[in-house]
Amino acid sequence: MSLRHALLALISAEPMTGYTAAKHFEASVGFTWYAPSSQLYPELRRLEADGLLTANELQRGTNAKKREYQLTAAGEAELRRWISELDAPQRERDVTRLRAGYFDMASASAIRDQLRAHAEHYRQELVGWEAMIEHIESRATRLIARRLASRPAPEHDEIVAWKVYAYRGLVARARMEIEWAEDGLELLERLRPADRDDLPSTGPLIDGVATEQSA
Amino acid sequence: MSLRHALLALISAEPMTGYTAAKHFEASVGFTWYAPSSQLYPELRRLEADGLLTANELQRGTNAKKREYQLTAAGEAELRRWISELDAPQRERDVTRLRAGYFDMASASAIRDQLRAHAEHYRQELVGWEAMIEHIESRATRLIARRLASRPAPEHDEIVAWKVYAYRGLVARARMEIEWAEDGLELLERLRPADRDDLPSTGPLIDGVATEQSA
DNA sequence: ACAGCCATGTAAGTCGTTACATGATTGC
DNA sequence: GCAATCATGTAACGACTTACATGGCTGT
Repeated sequence: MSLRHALLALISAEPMTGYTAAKHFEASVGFTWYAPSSQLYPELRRLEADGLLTANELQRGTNAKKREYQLTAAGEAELRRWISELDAPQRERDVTRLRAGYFDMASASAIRDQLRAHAEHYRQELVGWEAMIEHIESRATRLIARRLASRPAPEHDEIVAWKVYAYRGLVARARMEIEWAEDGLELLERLRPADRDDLPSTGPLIDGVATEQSA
Repeated sequence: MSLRHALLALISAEPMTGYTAAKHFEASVGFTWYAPSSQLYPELRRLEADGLLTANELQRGTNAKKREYQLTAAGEAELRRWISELDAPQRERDVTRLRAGYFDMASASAIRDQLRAHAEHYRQELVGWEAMIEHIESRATRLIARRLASRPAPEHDEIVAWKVYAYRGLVARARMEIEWAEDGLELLERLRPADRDDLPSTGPLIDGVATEQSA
């Protein structure tokens, strides 16, 4: 049940429509809690029905409307309650490590592809997360600015500090995953020294057929 | 859809009943993919219906039966296919970090409780995971022994190596989480130096009422 | 005889995924 | 006029959670 709290947290910065919430979601809470926009709209309705948000119907052009949501007092209370809540640790659900435990049944190239993709994925994420840290520290994004504006100045440093702390956690995880994948690639070299199907990446090559015929 | 593959992987070591599968699940694949036994029984039936497992009805005492499942050829093929499969990276779903981004709205004690519980949880897991590594390396557990027995000797080192590698990944994650939580506790000290509600743990104390009345 | 283990589930509900569906508005 | 973006969803399905339900077997 964290989706609703992610939304409450997001909207606590400023009122939003479902559409803008979806945009901002991707670029903030979405880093720690993924959700597609198709999940957001119904959840916003539910939050409204539960009295945690109120909606403001705004005219848009001549024939269209949009609903702008904002936190109610109950919504803010629920958000604060949830933030302070101590809940059960997350369940382990780690496909990559589950699979890695059985890599003896895979070809060297399949293992290599997976570990490289794993490392590459986290390298990308790392870039994004590190960029986020800088944006937050410089208080440059509109949303952070809006959030800070709604809170007394002495709190600003702390608000920023906790957000940076959360992102540093993601960065730490990314680095760990990259290292782990690289260790795996090394292990692969050690276990299957003969099986080097690496290709020098110097232009397009036709391959995959030759091996079957040369054997 | 990893539950079925976790089960196939588990049962590839030796034939099992639902009950023994559940026991072994907790102590092996369950470390990377949690599932309660109530989820296992129906899934085993489905795997059987899909031809990936076959069941053997065995007599048990005089009035009871049990079903022992084992991999079919199709089951082994599916397991191998899945192990080699490259799939989309996992979705981020990290409640702790989501919450941490909003710790400015929580009391020092709530933050402290959460970070301590987080560190403590991973300290416990760490112990279990490190113990698993030793058990696997010494090839002491019955299940590992059985698995190795069914495979040619030259493969044994590699089978062990990948399992150890998978668990090392868990260990790395645990260490990272512990460090992150400890960094958070330090940050808390820095941000709220006045707010030390730490209590010397020398017996039960009545508290929590005074604050409301003294205010 | 009784406890603790072995053994197998069901049922109801929530949460999340994927794909699809629709239409207005704004800026060029 | 057209494309990109703004805006709001539905529908069907599959995965996971939590609690409950039942009964035989084995060793003391």
